[in-house]
Amino acid sequence: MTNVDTDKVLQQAERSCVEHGARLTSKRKHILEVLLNAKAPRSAYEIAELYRQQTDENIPVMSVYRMLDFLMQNSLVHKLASNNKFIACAHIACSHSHQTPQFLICDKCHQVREIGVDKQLIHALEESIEHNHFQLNSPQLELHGLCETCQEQR
Amino acid sequence: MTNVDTDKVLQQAERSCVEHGARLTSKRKHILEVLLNAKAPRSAYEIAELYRQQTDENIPVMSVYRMLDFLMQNSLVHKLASNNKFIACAHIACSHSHQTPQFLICDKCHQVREIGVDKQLIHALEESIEHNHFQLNSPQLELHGLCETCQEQR
DNA sequence: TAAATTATGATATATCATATCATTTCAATC
DNA sequence: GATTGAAATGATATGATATATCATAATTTA
Repeated sequence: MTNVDTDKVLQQAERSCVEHGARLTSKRKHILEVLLNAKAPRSAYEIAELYRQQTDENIPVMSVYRMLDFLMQNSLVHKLASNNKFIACAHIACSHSHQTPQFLICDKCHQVREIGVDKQLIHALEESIEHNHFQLNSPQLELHGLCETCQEQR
Repeated sequence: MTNVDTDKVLQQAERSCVEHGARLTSKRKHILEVLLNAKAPRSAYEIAELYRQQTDENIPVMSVYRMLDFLMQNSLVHKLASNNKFIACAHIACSHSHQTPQFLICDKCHQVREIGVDKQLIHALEESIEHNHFQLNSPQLELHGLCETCQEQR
């Protein structure tokens, strides 16, 4: 799981964009790269700053937001609603099709794990919700707590 | 479910605060009242404005944030992380102890239903998460979609 | 009533996000 | 390869959400 080769992920992202007729420009790619290198979710402003550091090139925050929108539309990046930060999809290089992401967010070290919750479980959740006559958009779950490492440090 | 008597809820809130040695001041109570009267979640700034309209008295947004913090600590108000808005707890007047809230948020009319998801389901979700060696804080779920009314209007 | 605690006010500023119009880049067609 | 239309990016302004900090007022407790 750890230390996935960034280049491979970027190549796969490129392939996936070509397939869908989307243009992964070099700036968009750099934004994705920044997020792949980051150890925790980043805000748009943080991303702009990291971009500057890593490329010696200035980038307007406006552009960052637009590029993040593009990356999200292409399932390469997710936004965490609960802290207004962005994270690279953990499954870019996986072969299987992307399902709705579920996130475990550590409130101490801020690292995030993107997990696959049991499909049956999600399905049951959806059923329970349809009982309330509610039509679900996408059941992205964001769950806050403590990761393994931070639990041990107590 | 609809048209719960606001006064009764406020009385129950008062009782609950007394029990816990918390001071439900008149301003805090008014803030809660504003949210009880609102038909959808409101931002702190909206709450300040509604407060002005309903009491003919000015209130600094800073104070609103603090009062919301108080109300949240006492489980009288919840914050929706996915849209940065606040909502009165739907179960203030219920006898049963408060469990982790789950929200169905309509992306069209913005109304919110606070539901009780099946306990077993939540439990299963928690188990699945512990498999990932993650220690959950509180599994508040925010699910976006379309409510019954808005589905029909399509 | 004095002192301590808690609540609220006032001001400034940080942080997150969108609207809008201008400019540049890219890609298709001639 | 120049022309042109579409897409991407830049620049500027501003709105929306949130926190830090110090001052003042209200309430509780001794």
